[in-house]
Amino acid sequence: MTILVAPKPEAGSKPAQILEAAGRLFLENGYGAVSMDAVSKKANVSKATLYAHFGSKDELFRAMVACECASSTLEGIWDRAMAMPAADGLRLIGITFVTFVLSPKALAVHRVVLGEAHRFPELARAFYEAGPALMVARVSAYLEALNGRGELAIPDIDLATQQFFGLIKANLHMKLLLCLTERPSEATIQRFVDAAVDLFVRGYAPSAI
Amino acid sequence: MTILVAPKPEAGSKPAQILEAAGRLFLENGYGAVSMDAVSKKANVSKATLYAHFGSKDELFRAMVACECASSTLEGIWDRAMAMPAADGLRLIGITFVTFVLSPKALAVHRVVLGEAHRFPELARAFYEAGPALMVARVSAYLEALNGRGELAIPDIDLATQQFFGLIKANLHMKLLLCLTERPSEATIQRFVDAAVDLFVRGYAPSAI
DNA sequence: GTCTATAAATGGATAGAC
DNA sequence: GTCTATCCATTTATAGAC
Repeated sequence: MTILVAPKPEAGSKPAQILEAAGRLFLENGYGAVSMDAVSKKANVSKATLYAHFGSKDELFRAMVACECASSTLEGIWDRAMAMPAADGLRLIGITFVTFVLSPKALAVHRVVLGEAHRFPELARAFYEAGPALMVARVSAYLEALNGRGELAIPDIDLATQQFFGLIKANLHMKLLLCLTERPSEATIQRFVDAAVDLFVRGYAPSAI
Repeated sequence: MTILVAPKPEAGSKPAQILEAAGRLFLENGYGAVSMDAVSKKANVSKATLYAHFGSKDELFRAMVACECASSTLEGIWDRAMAMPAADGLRLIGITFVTFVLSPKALAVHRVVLGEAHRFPELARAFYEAGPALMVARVSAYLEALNGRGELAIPDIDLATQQFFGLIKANLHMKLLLCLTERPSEATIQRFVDAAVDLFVRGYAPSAI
């Protein structure tokens, strides 16, 4: 499996200019609707230069996705969450995750990778490994810890992790992927996360078994 | 708002041939990767004929999505669910919904609409209205009924509906949209739905308040 | 490495005969 | 309505000078 590395060339260099232009255009318009001409113009670079750095449109697309995936595992929150009571930790994780995943950039990456998943299956896989899979692993570990501390009683950690993500994304994610609604306010996100955590904690409370 | 009508021309006619070919190609390869040439060839029709029926590639794409949306609200299950105890009804709805939404066709439509949501925003909206929105409305009504019967105690029906869909789709939907895994077995679907319904019913049990 | 200019192919869309 | 043949713009990709 191809590992998705984010090369991130030094800022200001031609490759960086090109990748940034490609990012804006591809993420805004999708793979098919963007020409190499458009990229070269947006990057203030000739097409020959473009092809000197990226051998083809496919390659540029892949590189751009890899670059945009520069994985935000949202470091920092895990230790903080671990130090809190279960519900508070879950809320922290939920808010952080939802805020990230509903950001315009994350949505755009999702959209373009989903839209081209047929044609770039390895890219879809690499994207998943570089992003969602990491989050899943972190949350699984966290839930395991809550189990260990006796705060929750989860029989199937894997399944519960997926449920947690499903709960906090609810329909918001899909609606935003479809461009059906503006980005929700902080208050709305808070409401969804609170409700999700309530349900989750109530459902997996040790006493509930 | 444009209503998404599914004209479905009489089987065997040229328009039907064209729409079928367009469906296969667009759903398999995405909008950008399919040429009108390819569609005409697959449909065994000349390009002129194609353009006689569908004025442009955009129009053909729209028509094809409309046709594929020929809305499956999964009639029939609602009355049956209504006659069951809450958990059984939810399981029936869950299984039916997940089986439908994880079908190759539904996934392909999702993928292509998502991928082109930027360029065809009205199409994305029409798709949502013709499919997901109807399901949401049905489930909301069902949950309301459960509330009325005293089997559940749901404070915010709208939110709970979204939670229910999020729970049963969990990560499966996203993974399949990304072509990361084969279609899950009946048993797997059953497992996910059972777990979702358990959590949901436990969380919204009247006694739990 | 970078540019200008261009090759070679393919794309969407149409003209005109039947 | 349907076909064959074709137009013209655009696309990916490259050649050759600096």
